[in-house]
Amino acid sequence: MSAELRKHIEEIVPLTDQEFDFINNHFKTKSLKKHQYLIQEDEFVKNIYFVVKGLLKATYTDINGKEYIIQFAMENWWISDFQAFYNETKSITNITCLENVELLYISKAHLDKICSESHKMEHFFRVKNSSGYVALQQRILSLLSTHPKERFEQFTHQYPQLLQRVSKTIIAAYLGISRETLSRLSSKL
Amino acid sequence: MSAELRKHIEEIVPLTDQEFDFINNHFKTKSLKKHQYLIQEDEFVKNIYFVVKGLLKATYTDINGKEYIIQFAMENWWISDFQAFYNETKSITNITCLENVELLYISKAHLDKICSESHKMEHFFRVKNSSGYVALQQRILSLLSTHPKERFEQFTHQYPQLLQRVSKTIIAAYLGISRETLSRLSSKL
DNA sequence: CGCGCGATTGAGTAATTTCAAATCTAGTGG
DNA sequence: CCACTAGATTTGAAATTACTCAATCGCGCG
Repeated sequence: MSAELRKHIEEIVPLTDQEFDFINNHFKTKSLKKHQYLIQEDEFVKNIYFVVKGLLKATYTDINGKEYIIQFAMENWWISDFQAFYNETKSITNITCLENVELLYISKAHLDKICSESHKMEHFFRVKNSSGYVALQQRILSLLSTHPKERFEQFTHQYPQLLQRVSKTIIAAYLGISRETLSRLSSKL
Repeated sequence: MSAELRKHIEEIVPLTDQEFDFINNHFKTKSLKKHQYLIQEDEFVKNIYFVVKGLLKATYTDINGKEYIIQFAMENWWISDFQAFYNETKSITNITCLENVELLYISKAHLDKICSESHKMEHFFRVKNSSGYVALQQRILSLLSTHPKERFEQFTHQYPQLLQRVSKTIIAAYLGISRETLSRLSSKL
């Protein structure tokens, strides 16, 4: 029984106790320690994960071994390799824990089941996905139209908590700039 | 009665004639000529648009007057300022026609209505939104991890039709590089 | 105390941008 | 059919920006 998940869903759709029980029964829990892998490259991705506690990063590593941050996930965020999950293909990303984490997760079959049996949940995920889409468009626009300095300022403003919890090196990999450049930038603020 | 829309929806959910009629009745049609605006900066955005025929671009213009392409939309794609649409705020983008265009459109109220009255449509848009999300993650990864040359090659491979229909200047604005750089790049292929 | 990781700093290099000018192309009207 | 124009593309050269590589610093922890 996860109060966090219920509260998260009810920000979009109110639920009866029965409805929430039904939903909740399709989730399982998982705990991981800092540095552990949630998803590794080349694996099939069976689940999406809801973060109850902790912080993770999803990364892509190029042929030169350079790492790029696709997304972070902290409390009340969802994370997975969504491409691999939806298409039922192998992951090209790694997801690792930046802190100890507590997760809830649901398989694709169960997700499809609760969505088809509960119109409310179908609605919930439609709305979540559309918000996510808009957020990614914003990130694209930021990558296209702003210089590193401005991008870092936007990030600082948008995710002040992450600034506390994540190393600058990793933030640089999220913003698409080198750690040295980010260092020079942040000393100028 | 739009055969294109029906076919598009039925790629994800099969519909009876009655169901499609119900859905179709909530859409209206609109035609625009090349160069005309579909959405202008600072307007409220009441609708999302399904492209039956033609090609459009959604752009953001920065304080220096430089233009960045947020998205293209051609046949069977959806377009709007989704941020403004979902949040019911004013648009910060312009959407203009790169060709003569035939559109179907639906308001937020009607969209919410057909989704709440038809579980199938709620499902359809959930799936569409999740595919869109994955596509944007791919674009972000491409912006983060690849050089202009590789990015252009990916684009060429992914959207060969757009290469024919859109000027290089505009493609450069989509890829986040200057038109001169793109020109130098494409001569090296 | 010393190790290790992250952050910082400096110097040189590589890539892309900017600005300006030249070239090419398609459409229009005479 | 040709000349003309507007827009798009290409080319060149200089300037800028961020990157790479290497060395150093700083701090927390065993």
